[in-house]
Amino acid sequence: MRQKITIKTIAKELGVSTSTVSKALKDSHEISTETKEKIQAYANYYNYKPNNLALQLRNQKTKVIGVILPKIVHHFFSTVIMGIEEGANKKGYNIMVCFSNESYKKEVETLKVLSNGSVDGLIVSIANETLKNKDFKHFLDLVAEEIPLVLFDRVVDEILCDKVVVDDVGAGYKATRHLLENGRKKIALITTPNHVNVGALRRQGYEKALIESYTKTDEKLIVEIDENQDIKKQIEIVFQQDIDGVFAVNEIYAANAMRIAKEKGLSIPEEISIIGFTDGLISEYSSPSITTIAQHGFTMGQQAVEVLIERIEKEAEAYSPKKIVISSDLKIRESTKPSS
Amino acid sequence: MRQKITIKTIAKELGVSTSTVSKALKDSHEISTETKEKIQAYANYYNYKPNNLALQLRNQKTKVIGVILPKIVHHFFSTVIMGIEEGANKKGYNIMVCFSNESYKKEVETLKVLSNGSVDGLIVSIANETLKNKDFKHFLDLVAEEIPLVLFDRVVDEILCDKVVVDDVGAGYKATRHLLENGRKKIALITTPNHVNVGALRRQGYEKALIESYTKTDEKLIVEIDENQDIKKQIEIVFQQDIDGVFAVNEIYAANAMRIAKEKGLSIPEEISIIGFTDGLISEYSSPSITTIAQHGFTMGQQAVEVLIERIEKEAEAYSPKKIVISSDLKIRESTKPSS
DNA sequence: GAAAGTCACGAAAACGGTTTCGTGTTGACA
DNA sequence: TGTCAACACGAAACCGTTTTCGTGACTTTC
Repeated sequence: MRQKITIKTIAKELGVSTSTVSKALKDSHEISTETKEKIQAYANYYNYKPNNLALQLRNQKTKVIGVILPKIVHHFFSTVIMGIEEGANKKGYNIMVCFSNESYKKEVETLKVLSNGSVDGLIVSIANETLKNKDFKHFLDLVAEEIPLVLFDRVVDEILCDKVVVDDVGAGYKATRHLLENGRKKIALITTPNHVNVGALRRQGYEKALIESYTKTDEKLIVEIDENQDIKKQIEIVFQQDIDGVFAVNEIYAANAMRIAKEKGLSIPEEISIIGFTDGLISEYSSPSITTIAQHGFTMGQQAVEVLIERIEKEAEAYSPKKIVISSDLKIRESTKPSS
Repeated sequence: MRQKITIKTIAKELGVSTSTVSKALKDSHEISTETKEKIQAYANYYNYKPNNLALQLRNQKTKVIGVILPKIVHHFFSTVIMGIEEGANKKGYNIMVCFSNESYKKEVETLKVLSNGSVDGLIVSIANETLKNKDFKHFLDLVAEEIPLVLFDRVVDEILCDKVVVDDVGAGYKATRHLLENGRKKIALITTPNHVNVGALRRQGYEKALIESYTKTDEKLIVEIDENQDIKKQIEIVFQQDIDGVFAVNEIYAANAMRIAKEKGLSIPEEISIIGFTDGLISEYSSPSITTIAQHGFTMGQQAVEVLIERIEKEAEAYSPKKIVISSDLKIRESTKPSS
């Protein structure tokens, strides 16, 4: 990079002190109009830009928000990022995005790097592996250091900080109710292993809806997907049962279920209804299009960044972590409809 | 944030100088074992972490790479980010991601903010609006300041810097050839307005393939999508022609075309073949699944970050911008097959 | 026993800004 | 003519770290 122009060089070149230059560039009344004009003209001509690092060091704040996501090639997380970015930008912040790739180790490392003063606060969705390990020391350390932290979607109670989540139980309930109301009797649940708490919560909603309708929950109708294995093969197993409804906790699972149903010659939604989660492009463009629970990722991102910045800017004060619950919506499309 | 522990506080507390502390923490031979142990124990106990900002200021480098994308809820850009992040991480860099949202104004602003010393270099894909305006001053300024810059996918010749692109002409050619070889005669092209150069290039490939097969290109078979209007409606127009093949320059257009074809009762791929671009989830999960040109976004991201870091780390030297062309692959799925 | 060499540490500058607190020169006023 | 305020600017500290260059005390060497 070429020799950058600094306040010092301007000062030397114009035979004034750095304080004068600094003040002149801020249009301070302390400096005579004449001097100000001279300095400003010079700075302008040479395209002077104040060095951000110096300012950050002096002000002890970076105006940067760190974001750590488990993955990104996923409609939900993409939209959350958009929401975070928009909200941050509006308040003059930038975002620094990192990925844990669902790995505990990478999460720990990334957290360490970012908490060295590079960011004013963090927004995180916890990695799968971490949820499985139940090892949250790195987060607890962060909280102890009083670095502003907001968790979203994948959160745990052990960590005392602000949280933004969807009403997963309610959403699971809503989805299952919808299928029941369409007259479905044998509804399969395609979910994550139980340590992924969003999966567990949606399952609770599913079970609640079934119990309410006096239907027994049947373990044989539930598949917990191991993402390291072939997803489709795992789902195929549940299709050996005589099911007429599928509730999948994300759109990939839903799309796979739909493909299997088609291969089996089941007509959708006449013989089998399918409902997914995450209102992404797959659900929208598949045929038939898939009914889903819209998670409103954009809103989640906005909310998360809003509470984070609030925490950053009016620190101190009595701290009582907030939990914001975003309501989810049922978006009815072609893959479900009354069977009667 | 709580009072952070610094080298200064350690020095004061232990009655030594800051230089001693700094050296002790780096295990310098200049410091006696006794003192080192004392200092290290103290630092460890209080969980001392060096302040990144101070280091960045001192070293005049941030180990951060700025990334500006037009949008993110798009499979291709998501995968590029992944590639960039992975490559950056491997070399000890972090990435700071921003979005222009296809807006010229936001692109200019973001570029300004990031070039104030917050990043060591930039990876950018140009916003639509900028391409339309043909106003690249903000990029030229960057180049003049000798801030390392790599453009990818949406690039322009005017800006002298490293570039990473797919062989768009070749890809368009490949896609069209594939349709022709399947015996298709009237192939529609669904593309972007011509100022989006990737669209224009893919069109060239399309035209080249047609000419080679002695087929006249017919303007009536080409639709340039205005993304501010209803996409599906615009595509429907071309279906008034008696087409038997569709080449769409991205997967959204392809998915829309497929939906229209189905609505018209055309069987795919028997009566009409469809081929898309970007090997995303839509193409994979739609039914029939869509044949596409895989752009290898991950590889593009990796390559981009690799040349950028090279540029950053061995600066000076004679500078001759590179252009890296990533070859694209045809991924044949259910939406195309021989019609004969 | 003086010169030279280690050892263990500190002072100070540097990175690029901002900001507080002088301070020398005016001019006005009593 | 002495006092004081206003004006226009500079010196220096500060943010947190690294690094060069001393330097005093002690040991070794001839």
